[in-house]
Amino acid sequence: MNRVDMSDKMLDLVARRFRMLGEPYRLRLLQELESGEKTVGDLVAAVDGNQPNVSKHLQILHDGGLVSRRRSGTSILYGIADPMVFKLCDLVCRSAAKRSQREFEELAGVSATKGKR
Amino acid sequence: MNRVDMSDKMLDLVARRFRMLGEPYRLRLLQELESGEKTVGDLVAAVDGNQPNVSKHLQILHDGGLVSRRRSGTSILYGIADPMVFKLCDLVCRSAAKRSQREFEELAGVSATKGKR
DNA sequence: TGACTATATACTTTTATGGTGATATACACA
DNA sequence: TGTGTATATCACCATAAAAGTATATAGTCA
Repeated sequence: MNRVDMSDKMLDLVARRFRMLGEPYRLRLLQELESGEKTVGDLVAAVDGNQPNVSKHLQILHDGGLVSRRRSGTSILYGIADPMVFKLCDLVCRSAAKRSQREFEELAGVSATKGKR
Repeated sequence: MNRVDMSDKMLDLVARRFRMLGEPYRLRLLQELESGEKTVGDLVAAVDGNQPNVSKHLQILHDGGLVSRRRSGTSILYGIADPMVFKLCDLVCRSAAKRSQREFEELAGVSATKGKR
């Protein structure tokens, strides 16, 4: 199967998943969950947000299959359902760091190509 | 350095990069570039879009450091600057596929838990 | 230098997304 | 069954992002 033939539907799906991660608030929630399951209340306190907003973002993450949800007593525990997200973040972080370094070196003026622009 | 301490600025940066990939049109362009450098015109033809829109998306990808740009004769050649994107896409595709399978199995009714909901 | 071609930008309209306050639901427990 | 608490949803507004049209720029080549 050729990647060029990846259907529009598939592209949409992949794009949707990326967009799910393209929101600092949601990354923050995932980060909080990395250390273990937490209730909505815990998360509201941790990220200093309001409850409806946290619930909404959790809902989005849950729809996307990134977090799990289960009841425990009177509250709901959310957890990481797909640890892949952290691998993704690591990749992105590394690549971003590499890029920053490259830019820095250019600014600092690698002697041989100084003034090339 | 603890990941929980990842600064808001860093989260923003990472989120921005994910958002950059959260657009089917841009994924499509990257896909086209995977097989080698292409001019804007080539890409316009390939994705059946209009030129300003393609240029705009290429600009975004270039700003984000995902594609390279160089002049060749009268046109501009774009290429993949950071092959990491394909690794990311593969990860996402795999995870999405895994999830679909899980959902399918649930629908098909794993006998032991049939009718649990 | 002047005309032509390829690409970029500006501007406008439309659509998607996020935040917030009010309210509904769902469950535990008396 | 009634009450209280935790979470989800609704409805609205504000903002951001994408598409599309018209126009500008920049570079090539005669």
